[in-house]
Amino acid sequence: MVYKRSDRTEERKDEKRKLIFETAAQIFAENGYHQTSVKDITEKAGISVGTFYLYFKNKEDLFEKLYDETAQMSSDISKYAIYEKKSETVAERFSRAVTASFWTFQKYKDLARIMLIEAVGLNPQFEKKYAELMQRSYKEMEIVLTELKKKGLVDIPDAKVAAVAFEGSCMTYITYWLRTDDKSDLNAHAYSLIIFILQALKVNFKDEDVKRYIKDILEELENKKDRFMKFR
Amino acid sequence: MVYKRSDRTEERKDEKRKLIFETAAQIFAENGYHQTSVKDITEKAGISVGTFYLYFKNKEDLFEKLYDETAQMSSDISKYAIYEKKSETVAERFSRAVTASFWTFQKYKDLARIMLIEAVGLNPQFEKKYAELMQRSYKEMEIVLTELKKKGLVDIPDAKVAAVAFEGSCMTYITYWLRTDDKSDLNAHAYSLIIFILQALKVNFKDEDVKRYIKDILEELENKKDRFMKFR
Amino acid sequence: MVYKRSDRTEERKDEKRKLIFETAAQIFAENGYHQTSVKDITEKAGISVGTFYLYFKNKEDLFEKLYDETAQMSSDISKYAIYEKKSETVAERFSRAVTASFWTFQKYKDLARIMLIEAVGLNPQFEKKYAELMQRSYKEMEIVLTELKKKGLVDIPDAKVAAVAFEGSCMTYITYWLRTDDKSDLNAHAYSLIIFILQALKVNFKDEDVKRYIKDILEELENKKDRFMKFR
Amino acid sequence: MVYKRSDRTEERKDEKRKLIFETAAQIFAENGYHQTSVKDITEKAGISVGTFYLYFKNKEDLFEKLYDETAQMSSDISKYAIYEKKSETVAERFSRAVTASFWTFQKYKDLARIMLIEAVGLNPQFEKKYAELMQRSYKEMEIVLTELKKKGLVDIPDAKVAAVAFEGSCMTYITYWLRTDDKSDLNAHAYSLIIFILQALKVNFKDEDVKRYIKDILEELENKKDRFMKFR
DNA sequence: CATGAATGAGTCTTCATTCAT
DNA sequence: CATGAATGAAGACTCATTCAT
Repeated sequence: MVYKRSDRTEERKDEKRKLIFETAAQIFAENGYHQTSVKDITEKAGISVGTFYLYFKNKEDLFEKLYDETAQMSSDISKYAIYEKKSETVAERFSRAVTASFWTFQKYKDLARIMLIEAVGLNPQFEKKYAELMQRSYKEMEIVLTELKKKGLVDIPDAKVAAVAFEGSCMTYITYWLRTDDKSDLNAHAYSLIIFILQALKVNFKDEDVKRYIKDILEELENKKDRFMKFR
Repeated sequence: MVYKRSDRTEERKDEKRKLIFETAAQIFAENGYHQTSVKDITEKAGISVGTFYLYFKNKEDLFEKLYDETAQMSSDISKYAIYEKKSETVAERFSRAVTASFWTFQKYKDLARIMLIEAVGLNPQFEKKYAELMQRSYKEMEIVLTELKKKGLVDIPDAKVAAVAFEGSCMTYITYWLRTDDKSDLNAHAYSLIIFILQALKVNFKDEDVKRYIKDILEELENKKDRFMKFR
Repeated sequence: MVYKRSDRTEERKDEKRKLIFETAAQIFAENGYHQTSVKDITEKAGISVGTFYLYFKNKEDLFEKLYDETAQMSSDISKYAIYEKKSETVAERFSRAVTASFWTFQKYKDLARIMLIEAVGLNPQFEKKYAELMQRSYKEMEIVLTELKKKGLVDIPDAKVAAVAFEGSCMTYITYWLRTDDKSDLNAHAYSLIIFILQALKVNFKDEDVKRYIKDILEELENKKDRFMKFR
Repeated sequence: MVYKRSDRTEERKDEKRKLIFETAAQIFAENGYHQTSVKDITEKAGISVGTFYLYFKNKEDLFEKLYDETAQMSSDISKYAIYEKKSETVAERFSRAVTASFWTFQKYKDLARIMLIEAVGLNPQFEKKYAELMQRSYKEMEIVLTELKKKGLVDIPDAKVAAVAFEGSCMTYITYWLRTDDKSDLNAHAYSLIIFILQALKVNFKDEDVKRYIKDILEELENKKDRFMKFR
C-alpha cells in the first residue's frame, strides 16, 4: 500500500518533469534560450515557478539536462543504427548512421535546434561541455576512420580532419534542411548527403545499395520508435 | 585651420570606433555576447558608457556591425582568392577558396568566433539575418557546382546538398581547429580538408598541385594583407 | 483552505496596490512627477523595485491609473452633489457642485496637485488624455448652461465660453487656495467663489440660501465619506 | 574703431541669444520641457552645444529666462492696455486688459504654452517662482478690485477670491482657445469672456461699448507691435 | 568665441531565484 | 509537494554638462 502510493507519486513526479522538459524544449526552440524566461516555461506548462525549482536547480540546469538527454537519445539511435545490425559494407554503416541522424532530428525538431543552435554559444561553462561532447564524437569517428583506413576501406590523408568534416557536413546540412524544407523528402536529402560523404571518404558503394540501406534503417527506426523516445 | 582640425577629429573618431570594435570582438569572443555587458566593453576600452553610445546605437547594433564588417572582409578575401587569379583547374579554385577561409579566420580568431559561434542562436531578428547570409553563400556555391557538374568537372547527385555540405565541413572544421590547435600548421590542416572536399566532389587533382595551390594563395594573402584588414 | 489563503492573498495584494498608490501620490505631490524616481516610491513604501513592477507596468502607468482613479472619484462626488438631491434652484445646483469640488480637493490634497498641476504638461500622450478629459467636462457644463439659458435662468452671451470660464475660475481658485491657505475656512472661500460665478452667469440667488446650500452639501459629504473614498 | 567692433560683437551675441530663445520656445511648445533635450535645441538652432552653454547657464536657466522675458512682455502689454490710456469706465479698463491678454497669447502661441502649461509643474524650485509670480499678479488685481469695490464700481464679497477667479477664468479660457480654435475670431471670444467677467464683478457696461473697447485696443496693439515684441 | 566629443551619474526595467504560507 | 508574491542585483541606455582644441 505504501509502495503503491510512493510509486504513483514517483510517477507523477516523472510526469511533471517530463512536462517541464517538453514545454521548455518547445519554447527554447521557438524563442531561443535567452529569450525564454522561467516564467514563460512555467506558464505554458501550467505550473508555478516554485514547482519549477522543485524539479530543476535552475534554468541552466534544465537546459543542460535537456541537452544531455537529447544527446543521449541521439547517441542511442546512432548506436543502434551502427551496431545493432552488423553492417556488411562500409557504405551500409555510414548510410545507416547518417540516415539515423536525419530521422532523429526530423522526429525531434525542437531538440535539433537546442542541440545544434542554442547550445553553441550559450556561455563559457556550457561551451566547454559542448566542446567536449563534440570532441568525443569526433574522436569516435576518428577511431572508426583510422581503422577503416588501415584496412584500405577509406582513403583520406587525415582521419581526424575527415571525422570533423564528416560530422560538420552532416550537422550543417541537417540544420539547413530543418530550417527550410519542412522535413519532407528525407530519403532524397539523406541520399545526396551520403553520396557526398562516401565520395569524400572514397568508400566503394553502389547507388542502389545506398538507397536500400536508407530504406531499411528508416523502417527499423519507425518500428522501434518507442524504444528511443524518452519524451515527447 | 578648421579643415585640419576637422580632419584630425574625424581620424580620432575612426580610431575610437575601431578601438570599440576590436575590444568588443575580443570580449565577445572570450565571454560570449550575452555574458558581455556594455560596461565590460567600455571599461576594457578605457572609455565611458556615453562614448559607446556615441558610436553605436546599442549593444546589438555594435554586434551587427561587427558581424557585417567581418562578413564583408571574409567575403572580400574569398572573392580575391577565387577571382583575382583565373584558376587553371577546379582543384585550384577550391583549394584557394578553402585556404583563404583558413587564413582569414586564423588572422581574425576573435571574429571567427563571432561569425561562427556567437551569431548562431543570438535572437530571432539576428537569426533571420544570419540564415539569409548562409542561404546566399550556399546559393552561390550551388550555382558554381551546378555549372561544374554540367561540364562534368564534379560528380555529385545534388548541387544544393553538396554546396551546404561543402560549406558545413569547411566551417565546422575551421571552428574545431581554432578551438583546439592553436592555429599552427595551417598548411597541413587545409590540405587534408581540401582533399576531403575534392574527393567528395569527385574533382580530379594531384596531391602536389593542391599543396602548391595552398602555398601560393597563402603567400599572396600575406603580401596583400593590408588590402583586406579593415581593423585589428 | 485554498480559498481562504487565496482570499487573504488577494486582500494583501489590494493593500499593497493601495500602499504604492498612496505613497506615489504623496511623493508626486511633494516633488513632482519628473523629480520622482521609481526607487523613491519603493523606498518610501518599504517595498522592492521588483514589487513595484508587479503591480504597475511602469511609472507612467502608475501615474495614469492614479489620475484616472482620482478623476473618477472627483466625478463621482461631483455627480452626487448635482444629481443625488434634486436642486430646487440653479443657485443650489451650482453651489453644491462648486462646494463639492472644494471638499474633494481638500480631502485629497495630494491628488489635487496631481490632477491640477502634475498632469498638465506631462508628455504629449498624456497631454491628449488630459485635454480630452477637460473637453468632456467643458462640454457637459456647456450643455447644462445652454439648457438654463434657454429657460432664461442664466444670462450669458456664449455657453461654451462661460462653461470654460466657470471651470477655470473654480479650478484656479482651488489650486491657489490649496497652495496657500491650509485648507482652512472652506466655507468662506467656497461662498465667495460661488457668488463670483453666480453673478457671472446672472443667476438669481439669495446670500443666505447659498450659505445654506454650502452647509448642507458639506454635511452630506462628510456623512457619506466612505462611499467615495477609494483610497487614502 | 574698437567700439564699433565691440558693438557689432554685442549685436551678434544678442542675435544668437535671440536665436536660441526663439528656437527653444518653439521646441518647448511642441514637445514640452522634459521631452526637449539641449541637443534638440542646438541642432534646430544650428549651433553647437558648447555655444548654448556660452549663452545660458543651463537648460533650466534658459527656461527661466524665457519665462521671465515672456512674463515681462505680457506684463508690459497688459500695463499698456490698462494705463496708457486713462480708461473712462471700469468696463473699458477690464475689456482692454482681457483683450490684451488674448492678443498677446495669440501672437506668441509658443510662449503661451510655456507660461501656462510647461511652467506649471516643472520642479519645486521653479514652482516657487511660478507661485510667486501668480501671487503678485493676483495681489495687483486684488488691490484694483478692492479700490473699485470701495468706490462701489464692482460688487463682490471678497476681492482676493474675485481676483484669482478673474485671472483663472481668463487664463483657462485662453489656454482652451489656443488648444482648439486656431486663434480665429479673437473678437468674439474675447467679447464673451469679458461679459462673463464683467457680470461676475457686477460692473455696469453696455454691450456696444465693450465691443468698441475691444476693437480699439486691438488696433492700438497692432500699431505698436514693435514696441513690445522683444523676440520672434 | 565656437565646437562637439567625452563624460558618468542617474533611471528605468527585467528576471532568476527564494521562501513563507 | 505546490504556490506565487517578493526580492534586488544587474544591465541597458540617456542626457545635461564640461573642456580640450
